[in-house]
Amino acid sequence: MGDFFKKVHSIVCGIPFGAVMTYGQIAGIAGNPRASRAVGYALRATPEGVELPWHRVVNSKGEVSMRRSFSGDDDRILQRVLLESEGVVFSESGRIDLKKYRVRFLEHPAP
DNA sequence: CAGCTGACGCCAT
DNA sequence: TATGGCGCCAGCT
Repeated sequence: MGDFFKKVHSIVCGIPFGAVMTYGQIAGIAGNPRASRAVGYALRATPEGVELPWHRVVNSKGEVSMRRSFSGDDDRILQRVLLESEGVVFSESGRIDLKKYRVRFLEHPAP
């Protein structure tokens, strides 16, 4: 487990209840803005014993992750259910309003 | 060391 | 708005 993965886990662990972050956003905070794919890989590599709000990570379009593996739709539905249980509302096309739910840490550049 | 893979992002159409 | 194609980078064989 590399340092990048640990950073990703640490960041995801800090996402507050009812909020979300995007893969690219997490990658940037972890130090590599273009390593968004590695963020997804880091989440997939999370040990089962570790508690991590993985469901609060969505892509740049506000959709839940694809996950075309054999698990298939189950995990996607689970992610949506978990988010809805935190008050996140999905549109009819299965997307959420990032303007409303995405957390901002180092944004709002100083004027 | 050289590929290969993947829970992604961005741009063009 | 929806697809498709290409780029990207960390970890693993």
